[in-house]
Amino acid sequence: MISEFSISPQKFKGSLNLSLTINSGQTSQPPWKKGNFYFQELIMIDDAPCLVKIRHDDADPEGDLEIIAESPENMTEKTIETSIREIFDLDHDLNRFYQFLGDDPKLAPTIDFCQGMRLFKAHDPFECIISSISSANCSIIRWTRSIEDIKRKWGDGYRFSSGDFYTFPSAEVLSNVPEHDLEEMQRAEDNLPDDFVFERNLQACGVGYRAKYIIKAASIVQSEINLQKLSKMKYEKAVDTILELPGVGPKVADCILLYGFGMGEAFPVDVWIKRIIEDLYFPGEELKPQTVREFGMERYGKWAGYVQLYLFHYARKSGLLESLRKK
DNA sequence: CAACAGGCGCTAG
DNA sequence: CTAGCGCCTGTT
Repeated sequence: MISEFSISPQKFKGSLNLSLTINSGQTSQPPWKKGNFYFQELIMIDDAPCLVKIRHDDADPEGDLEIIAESPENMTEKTIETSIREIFDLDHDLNRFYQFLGDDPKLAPTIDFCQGMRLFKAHDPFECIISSISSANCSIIRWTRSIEDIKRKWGDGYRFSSGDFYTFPSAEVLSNVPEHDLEEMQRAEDNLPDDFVFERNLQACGVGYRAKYIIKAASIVQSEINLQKLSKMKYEKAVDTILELPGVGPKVADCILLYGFGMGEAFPVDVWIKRIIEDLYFPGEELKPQTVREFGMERYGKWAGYVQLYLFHYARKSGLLESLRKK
């Protein structure tokens, strides 16, 4: 089944900068792959695989969001559109958010740098959990490659005319993966050539010491945490639940709840957000990360997650980030 | 080559 | 409770 349709910008509130949204380094998932003018990714819709190709002229606010979807199963445009609206947060009213930003002199300058940027939400919450754990103490490019490696090695592959795509493996599959070369060697048959390269283990994906956290977290998600229930919890309770996972501290927990479960009141605080908030609101002072988190949640309320996204991108593009390096 | 960035787990105080 | 170290990979 191939379906082709478009979503008019009148059908979502405010602007959209699709490439900025996809490439802004949010820990929900790696950026979608660009090919032939379309960003593409394989997503599961009602348990069926669907390759979604999406395209938008970011310079033209009147331009439609164009979509082509390919699936071995039959599915309606409506269900596909619902998934896309969710992933690119199209039902979020950016105009109202910009009013909110405009009312805070510290935040108003972010608007021009971030026009049309939206949350890039996870199509697979479990992938988001592992992405976020992998991102801790790690560069964007590094964790992105790790997640792509994991998908290629243990996900289900599907072949489309535009290439091969892989799902993210289930918690059950990932919890049974070898941690490092030695473990893979021990599990392997004896009759391997001397120069055999062991690479079907998690550390070979470049996740380093996080490999054991990832395997344990996968095991706990599989046996003890119901992700459906988690998405319906109040934020505070959801934080306590997700913090039980190894490799998940305050910052990673907030990323998971923001990008993976759409809890907009989460305010993930990394060293950069900490420095930015200190610089803007408490010049000369040093705050604890927890204090910054409370400040952000209190001051920004339901917009906190978006403010975090906008502040970071603004700081990066305006040169503020560079000036905050090494203080 | 060495020094350092990055968030979390762990231990010592 | 908090301060401070080590983890792994990549950059300077």
